[in-house]
Amino acid sequence: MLEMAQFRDSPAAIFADLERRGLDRTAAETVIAADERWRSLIDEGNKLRSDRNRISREIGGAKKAGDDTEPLLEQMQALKSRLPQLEQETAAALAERDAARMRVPNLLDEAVPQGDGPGGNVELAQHGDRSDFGFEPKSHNELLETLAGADLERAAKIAGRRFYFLTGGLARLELALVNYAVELLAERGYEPVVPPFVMNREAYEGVVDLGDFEEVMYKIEDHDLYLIATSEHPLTARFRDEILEPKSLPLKFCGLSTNFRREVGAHGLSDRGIWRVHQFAKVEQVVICKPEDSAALHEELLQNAVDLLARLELPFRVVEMCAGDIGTVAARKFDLEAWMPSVGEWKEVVSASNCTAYQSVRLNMRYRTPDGTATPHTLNATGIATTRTLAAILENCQRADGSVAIPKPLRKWMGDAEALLPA
RNA sequence: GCAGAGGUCGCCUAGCCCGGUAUGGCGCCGGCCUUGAAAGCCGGUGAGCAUCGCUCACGGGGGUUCAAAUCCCUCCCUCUGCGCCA
Repeated sequence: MLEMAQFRDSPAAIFADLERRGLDRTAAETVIAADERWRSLIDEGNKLRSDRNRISREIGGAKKAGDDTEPLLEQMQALKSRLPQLEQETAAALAERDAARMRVPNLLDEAVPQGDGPGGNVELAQHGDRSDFGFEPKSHNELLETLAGADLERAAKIAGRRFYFLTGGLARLELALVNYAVELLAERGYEPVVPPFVMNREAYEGVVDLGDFEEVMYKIEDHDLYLIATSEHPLTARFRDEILEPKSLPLKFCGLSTNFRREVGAHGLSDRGIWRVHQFAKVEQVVICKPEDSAALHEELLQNAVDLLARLELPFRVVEMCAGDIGTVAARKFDLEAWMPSVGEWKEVVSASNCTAYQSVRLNMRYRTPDGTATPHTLNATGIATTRTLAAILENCQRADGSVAIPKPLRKWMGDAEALLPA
């Protein structure tokens, strides 16, 4: 959510940004109109309440002095008949303003490339080597079967499609990936945190696009609770309504959770296996910092993610999201896309976002400055998302005999095994 | 889950019984003093609208009242004890 000062002082910048995104400006216009209405109503209400308080004090004084209070009580009646109506209108104007404000996206960083969809994204770098297998590479889904690494049918029987049992070596490999990511990030100063896996609606509205409630999050029946879609959400919302001490910044966390996603409307051949699932473990990087530090820390988050994939020797590329594909919350976003040989495509495994003040404003999170308070920036990036990284390992590390080489940094958590063997 | 006690400004705290301008301390910021610092003294230190100033804010919501931190109802959270439990 943008600051009201931005709507009041520089609406042109907001309109220009919406233009870049190819979005219409009605929500922003509603914010500005409702805000003006709210301000004049609040002013009127304040004057009315001021009179009320004054007369109330006079009544107190008159009673003490033993004077007649009847004329004052009559004045009060006249005043009070107008207040409820006015207060209702004021609340309605504020509600309209802020509902519209929630729908206005973050302002884009100047560096964000133009573009109206995924085609406009810009490749910045490639890492690793795409193997020349010398045989027809299997899909990760086929490999899960030959390695007996997952049981999708029975998972569907008890929970539904897009759920899975990870079994044997794959289960251990998931834990290895989690340990590997936590170890690297902890060494680099990111405090590991296991958050609540559910959040209430009010807290959740601070960190996501409102459409996500219908498209992404599972709601717990009969409770005001939603399963988290990523640990970014509780980690960022954690300091909601708080004033942070500047010397504690930047806060650097490494979130550790299972994530739950409804994936409404998702479909497609390439989504088979464990690529797109309702539940997966993820080690997430989260940073809360001063605005002047966020660009550099965004680079740091990206570098951490690059190192994590590079040390696994996976082939991947770095892509910058364009204006038409970046989404509501981020001001700038990079994705890492792993090469998937079975389909011959780059596919998203990591996303690193600088959300600038957008989440902090919604969360009412500030930090202390010499003059008062200021709004911090929030950033997040994947460390390792287990299922997609597992899929990328399976496909890229497969060998002619059907075995899959275990990336060296993971072996110490796999009993020093060198490969996963066919069942 | 049951019972009791609590929730007041960044932190701590008075006020609540008995309704009438939110008390004091700590921390922080500024000033005075000082070679510099500490101590001491003075002032500032929640939010909104507004070019004096006004309004709102005592966990959230509602009610009673001319007037609510204070009285009533309700919900949330914390602590203590009991119960249940990996």
